[in-house]
Formats: sequence, C-alpha cells, structure tokens
Amino acid sequence: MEQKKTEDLLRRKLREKGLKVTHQRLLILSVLEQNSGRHMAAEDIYGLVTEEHPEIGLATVYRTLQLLWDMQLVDRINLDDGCVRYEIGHLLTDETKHNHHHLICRKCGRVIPFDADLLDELEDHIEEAAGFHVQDHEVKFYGLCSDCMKSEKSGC
Amino acid sequence: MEQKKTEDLLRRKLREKGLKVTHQRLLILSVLEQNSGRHMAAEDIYGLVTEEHPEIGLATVYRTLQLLWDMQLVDRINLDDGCVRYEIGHLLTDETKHNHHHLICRKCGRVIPFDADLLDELEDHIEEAAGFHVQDHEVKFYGLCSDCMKSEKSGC
DNA sequence: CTCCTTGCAAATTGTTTGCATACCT
DNA sequence: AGGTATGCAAACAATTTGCAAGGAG
Repeated sequence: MEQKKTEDLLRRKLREKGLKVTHQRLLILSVLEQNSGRHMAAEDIYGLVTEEHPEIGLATVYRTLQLLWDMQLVDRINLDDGCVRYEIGHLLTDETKHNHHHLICRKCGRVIPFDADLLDELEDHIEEAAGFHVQDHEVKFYGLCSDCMKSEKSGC
Repeated sequence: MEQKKTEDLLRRKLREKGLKVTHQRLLILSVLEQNSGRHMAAEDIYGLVTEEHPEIGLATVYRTLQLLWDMQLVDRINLDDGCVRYEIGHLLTDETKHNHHHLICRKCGRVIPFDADLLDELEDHIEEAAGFHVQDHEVKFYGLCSDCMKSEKSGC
C-alpha cells in the first residue's frame, strides 16, 4: 500500500534526525496523501484533521507542514491568494520528476494545472553553470485563460 | 531616455483606462526603474519614495504596485521571505522575454539570480494545448547552493 | 464640478512564538 | 528521565480597507 510506504518514509526520516514520531505528524501526512491533487492551505488541512481529532491545534499543523517540507515529503506552492498551499510530495506519488505547473489567469484568477516536462534540460544547465543542486521547482505562468480571451475580443 | 519612455507608457495606459496620472504613480514607477535589478518589497519602495516625499502613504504604495502589476509595468516575485517583491517590468527594460529565474537554497536561504531562456518552447506548447495566453512567468528552483553542498559533504 | 485618488489609521488575516503540559524513546 | 512536541493564546507582520479630504480631467 502506498499509504504505508509514505508513513514508513516519514518514520525513517524523523528517526534519522532524532525527532519524534507523533500521531499528529502521521495524521497530517496521511491527510495530504488522501487528498493528493488538491492544493491545500494550512486551514484546509486543519479542517480535515480536526474532524477526527478536534484537539489538534492549528499551530501544530503549521509546524508540521514546515517540517514535512524541509524533509521534502510535501510540495509547497503559492498561488497568490494570500496563503501557502501544500500537496503530497511528488517524490512520493510517482518516480518521475515534478512537472506539475500552474497557469494563473490575471483576469478571472482561475488556476489551471498543466503538466509538461521541459525543465530537466534547464535544471541540468543550472547544476553545471551555477553549481546549484536543484531539488524541486515552482513554476507559474500568468496570462489569460481561454474564456477571458474570448470576452477580451468580444469587447465586454 | 528610457526614463521618459516608461513614464509615457504609464501615462498612456492610465488614460486608456480612464485613470488619473498622479505624482505618486509616476514617482513609484520611476523609483522602480532607477533600481532595476533589485527585488524590492513594498516597504523598500516606500522607504525610497518617502525620502523625497514623506507625505506619501504606505497604502498608496501598495495600491500603486498592484495597479502597475495589472498593467504589466512591473514584475512580481515571491521569494518566500514573507513579502512580495517587485521590480521594473521586463517588457520595459528589454525587448527580450523575461528569463530571469531564481535559485533558492533550502539550507541557507540564499537567493541566486539565474538567467536562461528555455521556456519559450514550453509557453508555445501551453498556448496550443491549453488555449491559455501566457504573458509572464515566475520560476523558482529549490535546492542546495554550492557552499551548502560542500558543508553537506564534509559532514558539518 | 465630478469622480478618482490619497493619507491616515484601524482592521484583517495568515503565520509564528512563548510557555506550561504531555508525550515519545 | 530527558528532551521534543503539543495546544493554547497572544504576538506579529504584511497587506487591505473605510473614510474624509485633496486633486486630476
């Protein structure tokens, strides 16, 4: 089961760093895994987590998300809506690279996911030219979605 | 002079939208232009602007930056340090595309600018496949800078 | 003269932090 | 036992907003 694999990885990484395996950490990661594909704000995660465990605090959610991000178990993206969003790490869900990008419409604000894999070349170039080891990336494209382009042309 | 050209563009765009040409708007854009290359937070810009015009309010700076961004006269980037940063729009400083990316070290937090132009192809693909008209992009690479890689290896 | 814009201050809101208690190992 | 992690509430900080006064067209 994927579920189990992810949990084991978290346990292992925590142990490596001398940190503790707590219910909260396991639960938060499992919620993220069960909602793979959604971009969840800390509040969203908090909402889901407290459904079953109302005693968990929002601060713990924030602290745990930071921790999971440091360990590269979750991905983070900022969609300019005032809060940081998280999803289960691409390293966990597939063996391929993280090529999930976002198109953000400047007019209606819609966020459209878009998959493409033209960045590997660029990352190799960066490693070589800058001596910087790339682990992940965040890519956003700003522009106009097809609907807004139509209304732009028709002059409304 | 570049300066003049930029100002004229702002005047024109404002008129087009029936908005007013104010000292504050001209001044803020000119400060951004004079500091091309820096990533400036609203507070930074406010600091520079109030040197000569202490009466200008911070809220006006925020409102103006939003406006300039909507008009595509400035670029916006979020470097995960808790504030949004601005710089003069790439459309104004050069005729080429916006290929100024950022490498962010997960260990020491350093931000390293990096120029490369491998995104045009991807943007064409997006226009075709998603019917989305790309105007701009924001790209961040997370990883380890060369210094932190050294200390990683030497085991400190 | 009309409506847009500004400055000020208060309000908002996502996120962080201090601290006493509870929990892993 | 010993240090880590948690929950709570207060603290923070960037950004936004309401409103009366000022300014552009």
